[in-house]
Amino acid sequence: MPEPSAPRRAPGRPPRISREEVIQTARRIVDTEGVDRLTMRRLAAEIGSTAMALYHHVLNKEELLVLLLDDYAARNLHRPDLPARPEERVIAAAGAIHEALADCPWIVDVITADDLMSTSVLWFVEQIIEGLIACGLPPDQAVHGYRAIWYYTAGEIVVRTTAARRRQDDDRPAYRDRVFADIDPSELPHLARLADRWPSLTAQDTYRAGLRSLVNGLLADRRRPTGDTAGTE
Amino acid sequence: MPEPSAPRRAPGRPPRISREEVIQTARRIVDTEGVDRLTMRRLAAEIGSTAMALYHHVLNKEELLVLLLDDYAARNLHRPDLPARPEERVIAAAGAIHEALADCPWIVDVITADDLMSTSVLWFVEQIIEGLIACGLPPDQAVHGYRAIWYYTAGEIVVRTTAARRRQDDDRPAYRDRVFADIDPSELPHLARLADRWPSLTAQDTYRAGLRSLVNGLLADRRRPTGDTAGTE
DNA sequence: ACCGCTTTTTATACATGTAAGGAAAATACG
DNA sequence: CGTATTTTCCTTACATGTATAAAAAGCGGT
Repeated sequence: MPEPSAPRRAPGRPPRISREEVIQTARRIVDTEGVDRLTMRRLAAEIGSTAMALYHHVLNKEELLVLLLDDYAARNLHRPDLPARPEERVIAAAGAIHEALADCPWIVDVITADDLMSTSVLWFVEQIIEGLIACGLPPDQAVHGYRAIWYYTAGEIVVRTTAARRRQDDDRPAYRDRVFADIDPSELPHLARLADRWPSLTAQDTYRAGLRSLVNGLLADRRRPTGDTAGTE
Repeated sequence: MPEPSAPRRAPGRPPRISREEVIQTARRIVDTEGVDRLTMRRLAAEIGSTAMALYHHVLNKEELLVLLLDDYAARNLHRPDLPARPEERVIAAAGAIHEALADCPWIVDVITADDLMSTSVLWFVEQIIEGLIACGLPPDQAVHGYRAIWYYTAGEIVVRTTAARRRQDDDRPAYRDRVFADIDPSELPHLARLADRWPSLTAQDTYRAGLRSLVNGLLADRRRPTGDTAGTE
């Protein structure tokens, strides 16, 4: 982390590879061959170094993936035109995040990581919170609302893409089907009745609709105080 | 189909270990030493076998974890008394699932797996869908509503527990803090204003409140038809 | 008893992330 | 110049999940 602005060079052996080179090479591998092919040794070979040398530029593979996601977000997360109505701004911002991330299934391992607080996402978070406040939520509730939206969004992506991945490299019938076959209609009547339509129903993309419902529900709390945790902390 | 009356032994070498033994031994290891200590070799040693022998009783480690979760759910997921009001039944059922799973942080890797359609959870799914239908949602929307609830629930658990795990074995300051430090108040005014309260706000447990909002929002769609959302397509 | 057939168990091997320790290449100071 | 210091890089080693193939243990039929 030495300042490049400083005229005097840093002590120590000069680096042959840079963090940026690591990230960009990793990006190329992921883009062209998929995230499965991204191994530390492979990446090092591509750069012309060794696996362990990478660890002086990224903390570990997980951080590398986070950095890749940051990079991806910075390039692919375009700010949408913001609608006039504040609740629509919330929908637009959250929808934009979801859209960008859903196109990028390999991030699932990363998404669970932190709050996904990369710099490029912050603008969207700001818009969501701004919209909720503009709708009349107090700032605290707006933050909680943002988190609810994020839980919903991350959950949708994680569940959907891991289910898809599972379906892909697992040829035997889905766990679900085995379970559904054994349903006792007298105990679980609705599930029994819906069983055959379940695959097609759950295959539909209902993210937007659910998001709208969630935002509506969050805004309905406008008048009521927070309830249990209204206190000071 | 061979005659069910004759308990004729199956052909082939008789098994020395059973799937049930594998699961129960794995459970003991997880309970006493944590999920990190659960390795295939360790498990095999505990049983008095070899790692590869386990693979004739479970498909792989991931399936073993799913089975463990099933087992856990079957023992710890107690059916709550159902309130009279249908929307409260939805809350109660979803809340019960969340409560059981949140107490069991190691499932995070599993939760992303399938739809979490183990037999013992089905009753709760039934109650959620029943409640939504009783509130006036058509069955299709009830299923979509259930899925939204599940996304929200799974997302909450995944995000929260991985963040916690991260904080635990990573001593350096959270990613979040570094990012928040660089916020430009003129660009992201709300975030800048909320920055110092962010940790305490996001540390609060708002699952129930968010769940209520989500359910309210889902029910608000009662009147509207399935809803091609305006202008999306 | 021997032979195929089936299923379970074992032995061996490999890819992967990464810990540990030492070698290399630069500067700083004498 | 030489020595210490600092940073980067390389070699080696280990734990883990699991692929592969061989061995073992039971069966019925001959």
